[in-house]
Amino acid sequence: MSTMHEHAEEKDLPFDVFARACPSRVTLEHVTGRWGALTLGALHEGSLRFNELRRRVDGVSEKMLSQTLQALERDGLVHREAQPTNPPRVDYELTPIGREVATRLISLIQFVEGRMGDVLAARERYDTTRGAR
Amino acid sequence: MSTMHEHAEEKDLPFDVFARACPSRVTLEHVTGRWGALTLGALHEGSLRFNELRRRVDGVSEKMLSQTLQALERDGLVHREAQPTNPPRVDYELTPIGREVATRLISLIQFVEGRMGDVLAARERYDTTRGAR
DNA sequence: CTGTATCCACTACGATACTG
DNA sequence: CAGTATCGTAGTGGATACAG
Repeated sequence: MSTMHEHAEEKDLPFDVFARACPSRVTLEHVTGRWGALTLGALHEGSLRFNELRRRVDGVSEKMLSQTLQALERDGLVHREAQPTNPPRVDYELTPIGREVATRLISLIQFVEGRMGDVLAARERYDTTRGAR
Repeated sequence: MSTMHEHAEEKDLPFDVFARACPSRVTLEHVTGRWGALTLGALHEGSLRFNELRRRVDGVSEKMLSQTLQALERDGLVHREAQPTNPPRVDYELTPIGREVATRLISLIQFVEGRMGDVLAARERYDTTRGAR
């Protein structure tokens, strides 16, 4: 192994999210961010228009959805298809890379959803045993 | 299929992150949050002490690491083992559920790291074609 | 319909100092 | 070492109005 760090099975990739200045950390934040994760998750089911997304991602504001989509498009994870019609129609869909990211995200999301019973139980235990804190 | 929504392969789970008020969304945010994801990722390599984590998760402040760990412990994803010695020694490690979450997170992180070349290229293209914007 | 622009509240976060 | 407490700031994010 030609690596100089002490962490076990680590590839010698040029990008490391654990490093403060690594650009991959920024992209990871776009992907896992509050609205990024839900947006990618929604688009995993298929192409959607702006307001369809807005309804699907319950609670997102126009501004944040717009910002989120721009960041994801810039990172090459989402493709924006604008039709020059009137009224305008814009469809968003995942790129091939975006689809792979979304697949992994969905796996995480569904696992968390499936274990919420345990999580809620753990919280009760925590709050009870530690009382007021 | 006994489902009444229009989304394809969806299980009839009681929890749905896409719903604004669902507690699973809060947990997902703990997990995918800026420091939550990196903390779980670091712990996936093995048990770590507070300051070891602090060094591994480059850039995290004491305060944020402390908050992050408390949230993850409360959700039952991280176990905190405090030794009543002097000086104190506290080890953090993943719970079984935490380990499964971290595995999925790692898969996402490594994929993103591996595709940063494409991401960076996509950004260049975006910034060039849209010029100043 | 698909956004952008503006304003404002809140809170997440970092720096620092301090405690057990 | 392992945190907690306090404070100040910068940015997140919502509401609203408006533009193409």
